Amino acid sequence: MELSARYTPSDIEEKWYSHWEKSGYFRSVPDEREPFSIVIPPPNVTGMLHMGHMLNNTIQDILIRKARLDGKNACWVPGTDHASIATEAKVVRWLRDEKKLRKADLTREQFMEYAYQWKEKYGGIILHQLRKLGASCDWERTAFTMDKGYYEDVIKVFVDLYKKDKLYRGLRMVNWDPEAKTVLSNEEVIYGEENAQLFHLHYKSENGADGVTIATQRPETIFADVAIAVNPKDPRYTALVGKKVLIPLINRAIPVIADDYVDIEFGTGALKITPAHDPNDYEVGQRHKLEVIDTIADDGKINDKCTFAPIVGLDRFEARKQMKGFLEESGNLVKIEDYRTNIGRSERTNSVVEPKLSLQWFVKMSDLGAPALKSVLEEEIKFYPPSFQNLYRNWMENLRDWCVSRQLWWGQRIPAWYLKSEGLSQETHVFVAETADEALAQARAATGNPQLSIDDLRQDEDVLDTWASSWLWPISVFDGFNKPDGEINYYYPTSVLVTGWDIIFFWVARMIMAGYEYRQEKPFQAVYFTGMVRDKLRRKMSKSLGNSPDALKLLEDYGADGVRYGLMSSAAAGGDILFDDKLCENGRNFCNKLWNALRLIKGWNVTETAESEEVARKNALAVEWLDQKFQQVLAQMDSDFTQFRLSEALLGLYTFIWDDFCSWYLEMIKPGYEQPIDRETYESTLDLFSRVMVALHPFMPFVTEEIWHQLRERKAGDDCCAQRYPKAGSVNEQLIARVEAAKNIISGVRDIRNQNQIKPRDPLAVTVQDSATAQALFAQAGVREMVTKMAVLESLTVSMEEPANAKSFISGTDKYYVALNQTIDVEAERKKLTEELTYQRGFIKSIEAKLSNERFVGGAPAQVVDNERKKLADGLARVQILEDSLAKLSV
RNA sequence: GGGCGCAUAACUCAGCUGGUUCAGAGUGCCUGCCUUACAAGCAGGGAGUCGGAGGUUCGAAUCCUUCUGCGCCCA
Repeated sequence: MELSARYTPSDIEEKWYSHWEKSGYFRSVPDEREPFSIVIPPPNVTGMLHMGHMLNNTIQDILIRKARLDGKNACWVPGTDHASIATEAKVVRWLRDEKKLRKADLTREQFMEYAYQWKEKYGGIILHQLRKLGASCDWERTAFTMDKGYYEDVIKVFVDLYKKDKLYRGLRMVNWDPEAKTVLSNEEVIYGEENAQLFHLHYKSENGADGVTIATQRPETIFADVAIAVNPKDPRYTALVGKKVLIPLINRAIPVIADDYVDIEFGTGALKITPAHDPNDYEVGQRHKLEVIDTIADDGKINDKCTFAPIVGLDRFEARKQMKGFLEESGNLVKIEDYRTNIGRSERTNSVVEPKLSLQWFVKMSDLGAPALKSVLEEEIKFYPPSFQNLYRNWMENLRDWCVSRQLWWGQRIPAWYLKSEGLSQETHVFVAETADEALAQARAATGNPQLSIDDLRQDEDVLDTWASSWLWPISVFDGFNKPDGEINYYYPTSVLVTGWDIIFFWVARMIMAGYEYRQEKPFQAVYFTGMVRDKLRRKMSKSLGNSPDALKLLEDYGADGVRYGLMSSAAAGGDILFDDKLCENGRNFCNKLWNALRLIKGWNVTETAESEEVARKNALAVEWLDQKFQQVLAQMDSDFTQFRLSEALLGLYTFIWDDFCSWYLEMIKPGYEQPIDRETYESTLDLFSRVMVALHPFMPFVTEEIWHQLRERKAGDDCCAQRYPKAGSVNEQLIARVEAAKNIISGVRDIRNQNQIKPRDPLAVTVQDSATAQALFAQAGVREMVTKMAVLESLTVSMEEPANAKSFISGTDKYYVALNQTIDVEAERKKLTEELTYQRGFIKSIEAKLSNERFVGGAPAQVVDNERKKLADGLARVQILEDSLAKLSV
């Protein structure tokens, strides 16, 4: 079959992926082999493949495929999370647009039914996209955080934590998203500098004296004020402390209190205290036992707790605008200044987050955090790169309780029931149980009323934070809660987690906590943190900027292997990638290079014996050399893989394939035009190429599989992805050095060709000055033939004679003459030699200085000193050659 | 305000336990080649006081101190 001149990934990727899948290579069930397991960081079920996913999943696939080739039982569990906020928003929109339904008109049960319908239809597209990337997940294990079993695990854990007093319901200041009407965790709030205005407002004194001027950014909240606070050390206000002032427009009297929290420098040094609408104020309020007046409703509008009627019912921003007029009119507005301040916005809806006092469920972090911190600091769990330990420690040492309730429907509904008789938010009895029946039993016991029915109970309306389900991922996907002695014992702890550092708190830390809480064991041996994929201008890739390339288009344009190469080639662990299509182009070119090496080899005719002894010697040397170089690369590969230095590993293979294999080896053994190659060399080459394909397979699975099959007829099941990874053997350094010396000579000749504009195919006569080292080198089988062929020589002579009209170069400590059919420019030659001599003398001088330093000779390791001595001897030999040459020129 | 990290060629970055196998890679640039596998290619080339200043050491891109400039996390 004729092979096309270019590698076309689209022809083969689909074919191989379905072949692998059909052959069951990705399937894992526990057996006697060593397990190697990875759980995918579950992408959002609404998600579409983007650059971050491709980077992250390429890394996981490399690790999994490598483990599989190493003979381990590799298990990569795929799945998605239900992403409550994002998905609920999508479902609501879908219902509105396609079903003409409003969420408000549906019951919770109806809504959930639609939501699951939506998920079945549109969710998890990303899992199909991952296949295009080559991801070798065990698809039969595909998990989802809202699957029945998973749902039950989450509920079970909630109840368990509650029983262990590690979870509680409390009134706390939370981040409220007035648009999504839900609470957000601290991590879901994005702070950024924005323009704002600082209103200086004057509060008159109750007794008609001077009063006080405060600065606030939120004049619409003054009706929720309960005090004015000043710093106790602030002399300006000492007289006022303990007195009362009047809130503008409504003239409600509030006390002036002293509290260290107040910054003397900021604004006027006096601060209005509004506990319902500011977390710091809330704490001040608590300290001073002040009441809480909440004047903002869940939707961000001013409610009727606000006693200033004109703004009731207005949105908080509209109210603020109008307050300016009211305050001006009343004469309380002293001035307005513009300033920059940090404003928190919802990650999901971008609306300004409202600090809000609210009854929510919290997980107590103190007990859970301790073992999780310890395991990382003691490297029980290893971080790559290790510097992320610091970030982790920083967060873990400042843990705050985790608010896990969300005011949504799409998610695990909180298994807490209240007595209807107690009214909303007035509950004194809370019954937490896995089922309504159990809750009822508890309620009957607690109230002493056996007549109580399920209708007397009301289940909490809220659902759990998505992270409160995904933190159980490494346990739940192996059914570790239901069957704690089942296959989870085989796969857990998983081998490595690959994730972006941006979710180290959201997810990584919490999985570690859950691991110790529920398995008394870490969830993974190691965490590999990927960097963020950014654009050329270093901006994070985002939909709103439109700077993110279309992932599927990239895969189409460059092939999965090309994209994988592009992403990996510049992705040191933890380091950001400045993405550029150019990177994928390199990958595509690399595939093409491999492809063409294949075409070259497949085009050869094979004879049983080499055309001559010389050719046989040359080829034997080449084969052995490449084999040795490959051993070196494999050894490096081992060490790179243990340290998760994946880009280095890939680069090592790339250089080996492109330079050693293609540029040197194939040229060395390439037969002349229409000449055949001997079978021995041919077979060795096919074997080597095949082994190299296996070595590269984890990084670039498609092209390697294709070439593997093009190289030889393979039996069914003899696939590249199912081989054993080549093992590094011992390395014959001498043989490598021998060929390196030959390559050096070849480069020297090529250099002279280039400088003198001699055509690459014009044969040249080369003479090497007779010496012990030259004799020794060319006495080695195949060296002479290799140099002759590669440098395109008509003759290679060892002699003391110096040819006329020759240019020279030094290789090692030997001098080579290249005969030219042109007159030598003596002056130019002299200049060149003199420059070289100056450099070599300087080189020698620096080494002599070292060696004459007793402290160096005495203090440095013997090996280092010996090396210096060797360098000195070589340098002296070179100086000798150069001096001789100069002397001869002068004649 | 508290903490962490980075600064190496024009660009993006490697450089592990200090020692010319340490000043490297890729891209870009320059020169010459459509050489019968590959122009998505081949053979070559130039390019960096390793952010500044001190120090430790026989020896520093590498360790320490400090300054400058960036970035990030937390408050």
